[in-house]
Amino acid sequence: MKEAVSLPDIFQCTGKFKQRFKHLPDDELDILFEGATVKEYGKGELIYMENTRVKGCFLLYSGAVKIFQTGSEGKEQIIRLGKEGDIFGFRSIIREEPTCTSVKTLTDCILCRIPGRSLLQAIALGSAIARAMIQIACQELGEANRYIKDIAQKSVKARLAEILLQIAADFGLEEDGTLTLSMTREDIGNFVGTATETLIRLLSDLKNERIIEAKGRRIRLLNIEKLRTLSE
Amino acid sequence: MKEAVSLPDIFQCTGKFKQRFKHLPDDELDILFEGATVKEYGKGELIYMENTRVKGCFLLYSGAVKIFQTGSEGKEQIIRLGKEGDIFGFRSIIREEPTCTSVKTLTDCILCRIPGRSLLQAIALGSAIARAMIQIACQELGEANRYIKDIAQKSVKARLAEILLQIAADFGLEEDGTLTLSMTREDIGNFVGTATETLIRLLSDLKNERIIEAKGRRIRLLNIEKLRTLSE
DNA sequence: CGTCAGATTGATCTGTGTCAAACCCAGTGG
DNA sequence: CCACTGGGTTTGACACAGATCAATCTGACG
Repeated sequence: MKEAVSLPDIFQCTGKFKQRFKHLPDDELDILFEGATVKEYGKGELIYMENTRVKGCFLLYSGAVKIFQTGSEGKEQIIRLGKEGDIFGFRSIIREEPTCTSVKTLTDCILCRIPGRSLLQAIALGSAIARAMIQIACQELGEANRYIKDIAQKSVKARLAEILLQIAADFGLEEDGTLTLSMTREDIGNFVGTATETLIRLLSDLKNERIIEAKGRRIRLLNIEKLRTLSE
Repeated sequence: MKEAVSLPDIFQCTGKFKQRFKHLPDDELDILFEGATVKEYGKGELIYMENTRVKGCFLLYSGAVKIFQTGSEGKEQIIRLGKEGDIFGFRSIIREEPTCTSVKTLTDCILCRIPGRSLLQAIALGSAIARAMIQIACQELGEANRYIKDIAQKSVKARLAEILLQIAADFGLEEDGTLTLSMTREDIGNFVGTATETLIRLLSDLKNERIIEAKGRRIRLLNIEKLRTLSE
């Protein structure tokens, strides 16, 4: 029973969504969240798998997820991380295609599942939701474009620096500069787009250069300025 | 005068747009193309530059363009090619941000420029145009995601094969299998994400393996099946 | 013809990937 | 309480794809 009590209700979920998009009228939100459900996921759980049909999309109420594609040899490429308030799975609904990414939780998460037909209806009826979705898609598109260039042109070390900064920006730092979100070396490697061993070596480099400190999963950023320079 | 006569009018441009999105009502299209202008561009002309403000977006009536980002050392990374009927520049308008890409013509082109406020108005008023824009953004997003994985995980040769197939699919082949669109080696390299010399060597490999034939800019696909296998 | 951008080839260097082995540490169960 | 286990991490040795630099070649075009 405790669990059930601790789960947020739909109203709280719409609130989370409104944090991003202030001006959404409540009646449109009601349509969007029609039939939505809230569910808790443990760390490491699969939310959906690429190349499958999903009947709904997801709003991340709390926690962190990785959104990735799996290469031919089974290697994951993390496309982006999802944080509180992020929405995903909508592309597949809107395009009426199978998903092109898989999503897995990196921490315990609370997710709100929005039925696909509610999303489509909200887009069809209300211009505010439609505009919000355009905004989201265009934002992701811009980020994806930048990431294509980075991965094609920057060194692995520069990308690592960039990603550390990005994780800090998206999920925050503790008072001492430690990244709040902890990931395995393998996941970081899959995000940066490099082999785990290479990633570890580069982390050691950064340690030796006193730019970061790392014991286990706890990575502490010591010199953000230098990281920024490196990421150029 | 000849030129002026040969340019298509707005009506023809809306027609081009409708080829992609059949069900758009004419009154909404009228709003979208309110104040639109048609212009001819020569080969190699810059349409807009990244990190600038544009006041309009563009519909490519005919020709081919490259959409790219410039890295720190001036190296271009081609994100995608634009073909007849493609629309670009809308991201910047919708997000009210500077552009994140540059666009240059690869051939002579005819472009229709749609004022930003017309685009925004069409999105605000009409759900059909808004839905079309969501579709476009989501499609590009899916392609960008796939490209991130490819560039991160596949070998340069596999990506080259993939891109040759993509150019064939997007711009067509002549009867003898020659790519209709011809690009410089440098551009192909910038699309694949590799150095020009490496690209040339890989093209030679493909020639030796009788998978393609290449004299100058004319690249002829001899064995599409093998290309497909390579691109995996 | 001369010129110049683009294409090609060769030689060399290096960043990353790969494979293998060892290590650390938290949790489990005897 | 401690050996045992196994996932994650680290280090080393090595191979190779691809970048870089330099030189030459080609062909279109004025």
